[in-house]
Amino acid sequence: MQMNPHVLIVEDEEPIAQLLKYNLEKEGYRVSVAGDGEEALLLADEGKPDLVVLDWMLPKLAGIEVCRRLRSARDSRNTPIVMLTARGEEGDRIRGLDTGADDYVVKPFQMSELLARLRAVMRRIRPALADDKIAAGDVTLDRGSHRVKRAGKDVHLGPTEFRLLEYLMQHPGRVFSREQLLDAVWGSEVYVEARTVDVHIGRLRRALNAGHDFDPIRTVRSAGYSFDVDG
Amino acid sequence: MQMNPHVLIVEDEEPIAQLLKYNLEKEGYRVSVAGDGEEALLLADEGKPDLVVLDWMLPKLAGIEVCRRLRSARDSRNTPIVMLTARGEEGDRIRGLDTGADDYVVKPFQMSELLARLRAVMRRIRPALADDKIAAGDVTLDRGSHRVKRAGKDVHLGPTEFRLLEYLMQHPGRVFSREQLLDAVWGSEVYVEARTVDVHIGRLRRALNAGHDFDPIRTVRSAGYSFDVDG
DNA sequence: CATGTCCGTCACGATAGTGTCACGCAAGGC
DNA sequence: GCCTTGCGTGACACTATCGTGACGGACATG
Repeated sequence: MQMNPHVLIVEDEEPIAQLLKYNLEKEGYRVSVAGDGEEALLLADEGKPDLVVLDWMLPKLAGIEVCRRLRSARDSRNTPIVMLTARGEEGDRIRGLDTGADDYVVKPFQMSELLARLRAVMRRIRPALADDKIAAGDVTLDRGSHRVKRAGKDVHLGPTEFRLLEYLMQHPGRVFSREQLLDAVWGSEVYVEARTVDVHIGRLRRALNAGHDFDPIRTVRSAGYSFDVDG
Repeated sequence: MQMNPHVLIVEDEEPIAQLLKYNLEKEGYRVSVAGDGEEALLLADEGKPDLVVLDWMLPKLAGIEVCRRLRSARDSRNTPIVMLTARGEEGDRIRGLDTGADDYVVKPFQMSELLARLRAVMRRIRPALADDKIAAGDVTLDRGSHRVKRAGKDVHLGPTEFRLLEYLMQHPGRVFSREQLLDAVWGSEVYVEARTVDVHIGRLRRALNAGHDFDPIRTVRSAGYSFDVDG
């Protein structure tokens, strides 16, 4: 189940936007186009793009602003951003990278260079997209079919447990605090008790470890939880 | 996030300042508070904060001015700045980002959002502080996975022992007094007996040296302790 | 409406971790 | 050698943190 990556183009100059759209579609991407910053945020929110190509000079909402909002906590997917800047805007470029852009291309650009850059960013930031699945140890999580398996057998998880496991498995071994998990899984705008994380971890464990004796979820006292592939 | 980053809050409204202080400390930051711009520059100079939270509306010295001076040559550390602005001050916001602020949060804000933003800025600007491993001799300490190994084998440490070792390993060979260690590991706001450090050093030694004959922790009589990589 | 699923919160018990003390040994100074 | 001071550590009471069963509410489904 390999869906073509979805690219959002944010560019106010119509000819350039169309050129990009044409070439990217030929390359196999699904493409949306936004003409200004507000539209960009709207489309990003509902389209869940896998990658954003962002022009730096925009009407209504500056590129940096779009970049920052895309990067805000609601975007737990950490969508990679490639910005387009005009020659000589060194300061903007650096600020862009600081704000969370992943790469930039200087206008005017060779289409082939842009495509190469996009491929590179995709590979670097979301290797997971190449295959829709994450696997660690004997646990497999499939984003496409929304399924989790342990040792080949289906495991039923609630939506929150699924996202929790997904987030933990994205960085195996890494310990996340309850606050980090709340931010990433629940979102920064809702307030829930930190201990709620514990309860969901418990439910996740019960579902995941039924019939197994190794628990891949590690508790680190007064620090948080992590997903470990073993020992 | 454990070798607690130091945050300087510049905010003239006392209740907000206290709220911030409380939450940031709970999050594990060390916190200083400045009530106006002049105090801010003073504290920034002597406290060497890792991050500054800067209110835009200040008595005596406007936020933008503080921002500019923090950014001037004296601050070679390029300390990241997050500014707090009131809703609708778009112009200020942009000028702030131009002046060198790294991000902003609009008042009123959700605490969780601010915390997330601070974490993001820290990650972006100083990955070394938030992440990575320290190694010295045959001991490795990994902040990300919260693990300590001696000669490749896992060593289990309590939270305090972990932070203690982390602090010592950051400056191998350097001797820290009990007071310094209390300040850095326990925090300046709690009062505990200086001898408590001894007990934790003992526990740390027992865990770290099990099955080894070289003790990397050196006692310097009437001075303190240090982590030494070799005899 | 009845039923089922999932969620967030609470309360309780278990246990790992913490701070302090006291005792005895070790390290110097003289 | 003797005395003073500093350090190591077992013991212990206390606390913080974690796991989990229970419960009521939200929401969807039939």
